Amino acid sequence: MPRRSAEDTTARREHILDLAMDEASASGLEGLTIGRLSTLADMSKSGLFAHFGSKEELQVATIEHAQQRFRERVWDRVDDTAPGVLRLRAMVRQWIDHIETDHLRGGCFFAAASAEFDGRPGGVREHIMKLVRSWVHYLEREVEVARKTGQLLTIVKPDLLAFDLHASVQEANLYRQLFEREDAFDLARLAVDAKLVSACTAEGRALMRDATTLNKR
Amino acid sequence: MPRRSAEDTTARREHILDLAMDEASASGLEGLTIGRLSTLADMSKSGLFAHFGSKEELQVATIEHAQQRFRERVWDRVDDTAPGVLRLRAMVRQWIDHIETDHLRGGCFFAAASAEFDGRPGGVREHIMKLVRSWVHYLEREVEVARKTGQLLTIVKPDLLAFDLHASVQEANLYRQLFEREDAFDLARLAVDAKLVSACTAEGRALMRDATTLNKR
DNA sequence: TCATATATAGTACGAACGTTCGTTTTATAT
DNA sequence: ATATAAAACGAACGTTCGTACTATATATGA
Repeated sequence: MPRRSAEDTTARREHILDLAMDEASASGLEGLTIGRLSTLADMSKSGLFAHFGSKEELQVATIEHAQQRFRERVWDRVDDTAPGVLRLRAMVRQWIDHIETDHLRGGCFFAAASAEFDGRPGGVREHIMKLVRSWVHYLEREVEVARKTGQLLTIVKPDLLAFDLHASVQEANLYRQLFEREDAFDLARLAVDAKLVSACTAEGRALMRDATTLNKR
Repeated sequence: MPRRSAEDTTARREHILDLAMDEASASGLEGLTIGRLSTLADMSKSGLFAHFGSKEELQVATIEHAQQRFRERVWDRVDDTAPGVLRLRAMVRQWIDHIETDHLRGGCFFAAASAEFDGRPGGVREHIMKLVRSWVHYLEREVEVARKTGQLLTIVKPDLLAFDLHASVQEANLYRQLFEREDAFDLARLAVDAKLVSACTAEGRALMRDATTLNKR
């Protein structure tokens, strides 16, 4: 019915994409339906459709919305943490906190999207792949930094540690979602800290200890 | 048109479920379609449909087929390995080998199914959850056995090590599928061995070393 | 050999899908 | 006050989905 001002319009779009993220995390980006989404947004199917032009563009917009959310809540919040093992731990902690407090019905959006599209060629898959890979690369680079500055043991392989850290968070999401384990993310925090500590030099360990006692009080 | 003998009928059903497993690993159990599956099986939609009676029963049958496959190729092959750390490693190795050689388009069937249904209540989800959880429990119990027989350090927490091992295999599947990393499973084997070795007592380490040199020649 | 059970095919149906179209409403600029 | 452009709507399109019926051919048991 009414036309909306520019602020209202983008707000509406954001609201739609919030709903789309939640819906897609639970039912998948393919299971996401324009009719259902329009019901949730309390508007007509055609009205919602006009915002995106096609289902694939809706999917891409949803992914980019999730990416922006991830950037704000994780990526941007570790910049002020000192590079090295402390930033590495901050990255994983922020990431876990983000998933835990986001309360999407399907858990981590990218975990769901990755698993859904990892066997389907196409633009959507490529989009997701690049996002997830860039995050893993960031983890690897930070491991390298920590190693070169003597915080991690030289025998530590950056790709292997990044693999382990990423795996821990993914697994926590599974434990939470599939097994309904309330302590899933606490388990992951334990697992991550154990991995970091056992990869640390004495210097790195001292850094982590100081940061922990500092945060505790 | 023609009716088939009892042997042919079950063979046909197996064939359908083979196709369904591959299809569902890539497109999901919900994305699995009776019409498409009937085309792949070279038969009519109604003919295939009659085998199962409903889509949900087709999904359950597909899951049970995958479970049986997993039992044959993984579960049943570790019985003759000595309980403890050796069996634990055999479990993970067989599991990795199974995924690697199964060549489903979507990779590990249960990884795909878990992620797909971990946010959707219902019978299918419950079915998958029980299967995956029983496998994780088996891993945990075997860690306990290894610990009680002095092969693993007493500080090792069974649920945490099982968490890590399961996570490694899931992550390898993601690396293979999403990143198309050919070395994904080699990476996982490295990660798993590192975890086991660092959890082992001297006795456990000796056992693993003997088993490895024995297998190498 | 005949009756029966069953595996398959054929056809049809209602619902939901993504998408298109023309129309109505309304905020903003002139 | 009026024209323009944007946003949303309702209705309909063709397609595909799962499912329900019916018919038919044949392997199997009596």
